[in-house]
Amino acid sequence: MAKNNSKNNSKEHTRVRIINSAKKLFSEQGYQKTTIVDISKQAGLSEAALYEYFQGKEDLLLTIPDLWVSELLHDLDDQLFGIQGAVNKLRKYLWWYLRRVEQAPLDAKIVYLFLKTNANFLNTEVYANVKKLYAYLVDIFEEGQKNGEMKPDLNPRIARDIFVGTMDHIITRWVLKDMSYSLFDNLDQTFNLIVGAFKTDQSNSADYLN
Amino acid sequence: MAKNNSKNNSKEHTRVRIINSAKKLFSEQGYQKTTIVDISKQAGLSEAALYEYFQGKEDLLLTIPDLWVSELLHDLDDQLFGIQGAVNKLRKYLWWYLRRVEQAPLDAKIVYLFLKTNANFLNTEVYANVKKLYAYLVDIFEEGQKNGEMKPDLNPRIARDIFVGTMDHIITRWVLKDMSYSLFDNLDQTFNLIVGAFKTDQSNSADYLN
DNA sequence: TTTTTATCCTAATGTTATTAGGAAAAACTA
DNA sequence: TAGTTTTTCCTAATAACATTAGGATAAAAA
Repeated sequence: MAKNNSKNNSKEHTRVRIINSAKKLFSEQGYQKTTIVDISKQAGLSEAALYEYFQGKEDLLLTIPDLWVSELLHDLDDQLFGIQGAVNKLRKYLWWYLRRVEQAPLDAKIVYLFLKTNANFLNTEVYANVKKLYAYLVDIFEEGQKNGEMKPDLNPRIARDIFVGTMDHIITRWVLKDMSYSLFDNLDQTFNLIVGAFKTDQSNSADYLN
Repeated sequence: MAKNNSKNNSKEHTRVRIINSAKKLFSEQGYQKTTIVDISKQAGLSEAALYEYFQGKEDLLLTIPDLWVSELLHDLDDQLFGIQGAVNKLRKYLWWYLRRVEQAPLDAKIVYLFLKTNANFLNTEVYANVKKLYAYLVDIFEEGQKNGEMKPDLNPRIARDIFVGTMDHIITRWVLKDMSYSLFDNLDQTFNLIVGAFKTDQSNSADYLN
């Protein structure tokens, strides 16, 4: 049993080493310009050995976001637990997500630049999980409508599109510009502007008092 | 002279044929899965002949958005000419752009899925032109502030981010879902919601009367 | 110790982008 | 028009990679 464990650990360890090498190189040089030789050298292996761990280059590309996004999804529940009110939840959602992006910039770069272009993207686990991540927002907007924070005639899916669209736009630019500034610049203004559009006039004018 | 013209025309004609073949194949199969052999066959040429017209596969990829976006940029002036007021201009901008996307779905797909992932994207002419396209919006918001349509404390760059982010999000999803529905579904609601966040309270409540 | 299994390697193989070198055809010159 | 240059195109390399074959080494199991 102990031996079995250490075997699995070493196998797992090599796998992680390969993933980290790929992550680094993909995000530095792009998917196309990174070769299997590059990755295996970086990981201290021969190319052929790498194929014991992954089916190929594409499999390797898809594995990276898969791990990251599923971990995000798992964390999200925790993060929103106990927060009261739709606006507070939205705020937490945005700050949480951007912080996760800042903490894992390589993963984020791969997700935002290389994933969507992959022909299989729509059929991946990642895509399903990203959808779940965004579906949370629809729930939050609906909750806001029930408790009177959000306009009763707000279409939750449209609200989600605006929220996600803006968020993704900010992240994509950041990633393209090589993460050379803070993601949180002007975030308060942006958040207030967007959410202002969703809130009832009551809560909007109350907000003016701050 | 006449001969010279016909020569240029035939050269230009072949070039266009190659571009259209590449456009079709890239958007059908993706950039990576499309080979130079595919493209040259489709265009009725040998691979080697293609290299007389383009430096390579990447050059071909970048040429497609380059043509499309620079044509867009040229058209935009015309389209906004004579339209009075920031809100009306914004509306025209959005409807115009989405229509252009619908009319040139192959170009749009290439721009939205394959362009950003290219390592050289930031140094291309396309990127400069896309920036100009978006810079128009900043001007429109500033105009709206001057004439009182838009909130005086609105940050025009943030407004642009929200507008562009939402627009790009809608287009990206449409392109990923293989253009299987109309881009204009719910567009009115989306537009009103966004622009509602930017307008002064005065013009907001006036809007309610419609 | 022998056998099995996991991990890795060197050396193919096959696909694809790109180039070399030159033929065919068109355009130009005298 | 006959010769010359230029344009356009082709077949046949070359080179860069991804992926696979076949087997060596070493660890684990018997």
